[in-house]
Amino acid sequence: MNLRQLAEHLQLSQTTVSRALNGYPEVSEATRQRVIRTARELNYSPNSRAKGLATGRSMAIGHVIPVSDRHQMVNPVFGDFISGAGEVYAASGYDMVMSLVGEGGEEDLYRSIRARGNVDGMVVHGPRLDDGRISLLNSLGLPFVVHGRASRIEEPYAWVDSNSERAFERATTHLLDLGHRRIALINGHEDMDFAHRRRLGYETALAAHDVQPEPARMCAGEMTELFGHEVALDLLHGKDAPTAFLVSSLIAAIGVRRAVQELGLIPGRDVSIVTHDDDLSYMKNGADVPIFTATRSSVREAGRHAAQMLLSMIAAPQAPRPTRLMEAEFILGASTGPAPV
Amino acid sequence: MNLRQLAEHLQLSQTTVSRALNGYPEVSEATRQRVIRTARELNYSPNSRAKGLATGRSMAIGHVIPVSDRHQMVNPVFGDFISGAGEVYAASGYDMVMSLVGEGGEEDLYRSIRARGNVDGMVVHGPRLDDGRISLLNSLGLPFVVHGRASRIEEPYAWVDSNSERAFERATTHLLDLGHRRIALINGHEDMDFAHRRRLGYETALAAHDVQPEPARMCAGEMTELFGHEVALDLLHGKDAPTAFLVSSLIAAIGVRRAVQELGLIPGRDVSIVTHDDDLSYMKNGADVPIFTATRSSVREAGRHAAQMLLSMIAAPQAPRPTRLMEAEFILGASTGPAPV
DNA sequence: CCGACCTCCCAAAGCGCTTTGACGCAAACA
DNA sequence: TGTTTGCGTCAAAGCGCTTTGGGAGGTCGG
Repeated sequence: MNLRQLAEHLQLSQTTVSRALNGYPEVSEATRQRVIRTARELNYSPNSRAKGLATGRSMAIGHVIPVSDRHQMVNPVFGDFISGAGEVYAASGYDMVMSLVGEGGEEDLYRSIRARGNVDGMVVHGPRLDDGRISLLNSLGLPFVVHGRASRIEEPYAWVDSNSERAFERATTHLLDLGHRRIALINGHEDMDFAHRRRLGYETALAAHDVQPEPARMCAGEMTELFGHEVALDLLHGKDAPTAFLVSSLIAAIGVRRAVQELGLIPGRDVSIVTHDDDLSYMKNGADVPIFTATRSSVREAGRHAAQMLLSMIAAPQAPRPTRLMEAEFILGASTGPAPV
Repeated sequence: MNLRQLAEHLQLSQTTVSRALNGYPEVSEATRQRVIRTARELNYSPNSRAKGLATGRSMAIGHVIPVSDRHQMVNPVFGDFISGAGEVYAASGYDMVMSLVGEGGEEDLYRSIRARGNVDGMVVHGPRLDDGRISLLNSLGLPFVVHGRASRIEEPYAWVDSNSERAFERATTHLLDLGHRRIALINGHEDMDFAHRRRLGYETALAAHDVQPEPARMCAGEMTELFGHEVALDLLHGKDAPTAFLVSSLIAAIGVRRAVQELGLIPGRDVSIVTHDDDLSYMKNGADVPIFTATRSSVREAGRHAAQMLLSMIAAPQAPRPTRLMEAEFILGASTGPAPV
């Protein structure tokens, strides 16, 4: 069923049918109702390729997912982000198209997406400190929103981010206030901007309390349960073992807890753990009493914001690029307590 | 840069340029090379909408993600499945388009996707026992592959699934062989086909050892850490507490372990835990010695298979619908041991 | 040396939609 | 009665590509 057939069926021209369906005023209300009703009955939806070709818009948003070659790992945060964004797209009639790309292939992929013209805008995931994608996309002239920021990039771009620096500063301060001095940081790869900022927050808080940051107590890696476990075990076995851990993801924190428990220690009494919690739908940090003391920021909400910002940019291309900084909550849970004497 | 401009630039007709780029034999090798080189230099990629309109194919695969209204939960397995499938799509020049849908809206969404014609095939996620989507899609005549099966559906369809029944039968048998008799099952929602099959496997093994299944020891819910924890705590507090748990997901198993440890019990000694492990990239079940004894089946690999099957169906629509049953490995880890006396 | 046959290329139609410019017609005005 | 004004509708162009049906020009066999 295409427009021509529908028009024939209705004994109207294609123009009139098209205008009726798209809400143009030049068509009488009676005709419009008749057209809409018949379209529904015959289960007609305009072919999106043809429509896109005619209008020059594709009604789709692209997400490029970087897949690390090292560990073939997909960021676990991804599903929830997508789900928040997808909600918004669905409500506005946009599709979401996803491309995977290994390290290195990114630039070509962005160019090709732009040239093929199959999206009206893009969301950029996992920005690095001086991420080249931003100036590339700016030069391509395709609207985009970055989930996160790139500290070393000066040019303007739209982004939505949670305030990692502030969150980790607060978390560290909390531990310091509890008397902890040997606080380990288990961070994501620090070429990722968010990880960099978290470390900054951590160091700022230490400095404010005149505590020397100790490189041996700071490590960075892929945020898996195993990594958390391995690193925590190492640190706890070493001399001057930390009395507290600041961990960059709930999943890694679970690994840390496992290590702590394996050594017969009790989280929240012998060793304190604070984690960042992305508020993932399948990985909640406790019901009434949170398992972990945590800085919490919903990644699903970030997805919603990013999508909304992008759609508004597409609607008003000349407007200044929006940005949005989300503050994380600080949640007191069962995994922290005063430093042991 | 479009085809016409490129052709003008090359002093050739659009036809010739198109044929050169698409590998048709009617064009001399010299011309082809010249065209390809220039296209690359000028960063030309054909507009995918126009191409799709002309060819009638959209070079895209649709994934519909059901989002449960109850918990707004995205299946954590999703990211890895997508990543496996996306790999295959990328290699074949396909895009992946994703739509979210709440419960109820599914039928309309499938119809609309079909009518708008913006995908060449679909992957169906999370099939239920008698999932109506299958006959709907069959009637729509759009190639599709189901990730999982629908036990109560007789008509033919393509699927890829792991052998849940067999896996859980083996797991249960293993526990029985270790002397366990009170084995709890913590399952996913049992209107989901895979969960149904897992329970079947569990019951089969019990029956083979003349053990009465005890309804109070079987529960089903959303596979979160919290659910695992809550249910395990309940069961362990009750009378005739189970000596072993069979858990449907690693994340829930982590909750079970937390419950066990909170009670001062030791997993693998006082209480045994076997889990299903989807081999997620960010949630590995241990490095050398697995943390949990588990049935393991890679969901990323399932994604790869599904994508490959779908592409082959699109290439050869008349061929019989392929199916693929993946056997799960049984991994001995540190979380199981003989039943305490 | 001529017709047959490749080889290499081209003009134009068509995919299904939107949108421009125009036109018939009734009502309203002079 | 003749002219204007909207309203409702239409035919046709165009979006960027593929593909059909030729058609030059060179090569080859007879």
